Amino acid sequence: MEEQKKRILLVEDDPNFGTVLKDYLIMNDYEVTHAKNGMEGFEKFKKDDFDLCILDVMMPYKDGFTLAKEIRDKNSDVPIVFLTAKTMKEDVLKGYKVGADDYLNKPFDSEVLLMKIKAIMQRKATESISDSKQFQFKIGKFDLNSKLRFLSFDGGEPVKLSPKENELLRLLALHENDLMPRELALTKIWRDDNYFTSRSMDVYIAKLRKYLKPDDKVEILNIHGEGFRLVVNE
Amino acid sequence: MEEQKKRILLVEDDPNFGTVLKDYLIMNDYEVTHAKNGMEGFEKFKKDDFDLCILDVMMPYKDGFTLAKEIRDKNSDVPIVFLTAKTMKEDVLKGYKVGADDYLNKPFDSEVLLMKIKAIMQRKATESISDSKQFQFKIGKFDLNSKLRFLSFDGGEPVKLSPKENELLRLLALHENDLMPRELALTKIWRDDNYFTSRSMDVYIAKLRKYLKPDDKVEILNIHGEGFRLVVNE
DNA sequence: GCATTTGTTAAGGTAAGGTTAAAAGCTAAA
DNA sequence: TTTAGCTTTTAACCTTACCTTAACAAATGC
Repeated sequence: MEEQKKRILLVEDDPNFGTVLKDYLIMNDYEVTHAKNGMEGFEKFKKDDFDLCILDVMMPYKDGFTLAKEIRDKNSDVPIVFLTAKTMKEDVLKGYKVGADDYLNKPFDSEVLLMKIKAIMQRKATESISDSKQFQFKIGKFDLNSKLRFLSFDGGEPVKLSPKENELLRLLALHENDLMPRELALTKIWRDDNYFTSRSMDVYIAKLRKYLKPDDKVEILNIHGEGFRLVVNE
Repeated sequence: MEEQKKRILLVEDDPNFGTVLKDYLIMNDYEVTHAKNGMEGFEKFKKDDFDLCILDVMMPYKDGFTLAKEIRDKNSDVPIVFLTAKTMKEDVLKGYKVGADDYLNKPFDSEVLLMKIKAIMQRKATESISDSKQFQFKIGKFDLNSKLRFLSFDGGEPVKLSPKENELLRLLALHENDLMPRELALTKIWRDDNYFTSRSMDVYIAKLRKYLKPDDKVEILNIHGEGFRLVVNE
């Protein structure tokens, strides 16, 4: 069952330990981004969405706590796990104050780390149900419910959308009347940008056009070499 | 505004340590019930509502894990923290499997325990408002009493549901007409998310569909790759 | 005009879900 | 300890949903 892999941001300055840990996590089916210091960690955090952050406390320039605070500032939800030196009780307390979800004393057992990660992810899965993201769109006479993945015309029977159809239409709707760059959809939805994914996307555009046919005021226009534009006339 | 004190169930067989810990927690404004063994722990658990359970793993008659399982059986929500002997990695892993929220290696620092308790309470505070303590549901012409695990149609003879059937239907009912994510059911009910538990869940969906057949306005729809939706038409 | 990008349809492969039945686990009573 | 009666998991087989790829036509831009 191909579920979306969970993404972990690992910030650890020790290159040996960091690499090993990264590989271990990858082996266990996580998608890992490894930053070598606090600065880099924050940069990478801003660029992507992560399901979990693992931060080393002791790092040059910017320590784990400072980084954690910055992260909390941007996104108060993402779980944070600290790696602290053994016996540094102060670190543990400080960590919890910054809003850590858990911590691990170095050296730690890798299996225990895995279990913690799992437990934390499970917790978050529970909370984030009512995640009030944007999933309700009005597109001309259409209503898109991108959470339940259906599209209804003029209050009629809803049509079911596939995950890709849904995501793509949602992205277009978010940019209504504006350019939705090809690249954006490819990186956000397909998570890869090559000839084939690009063609695949074109196939989906064709499908969406078919769905949207009932309302002739709604159309998806192509901007050659740039992307697409969802237009609602009048 | 006088806030309600949080109630902790402490199950610890060592009388000295147990008493000291109890007093320490009371000093920090918790209401503590102290049980001296697993048996007594379960009895006290059944009698009261607790906000948190602290269980010693090593106990005569009934160890912490067994107790945890029984507790989970009755109430899948209450947070559980294990006290394990240092270096007993096996214990830690086992604990997480039973659905522990955290663990502490003995001897531990009392301040760290306090922080953990606080962190856990905070977490739970957010989620438990929504779904905890709801046991009575009307689903079309059906009545579900998830405390007694009864499902009755149109006021008729109730059918007895198994624990898993009951939990699953309850989760679906909590999200009536909305998406109930696969992941949610797997982590909340099965406490594990893998191919087999997922298939097991599908089997239960089939069972529930059979139970719900008498009312053709009630149905369980699948949202491919996301989860299920309990729909009540009209 | 020619290379490139896009439009569109259909085929094929893969994974998820529906369902039933058998196997494995449990628990409590004999 | 065995047995009976449940609950739960695993297995098997089949259907449906999804996504990619291929193929060819049409449009675009230099």
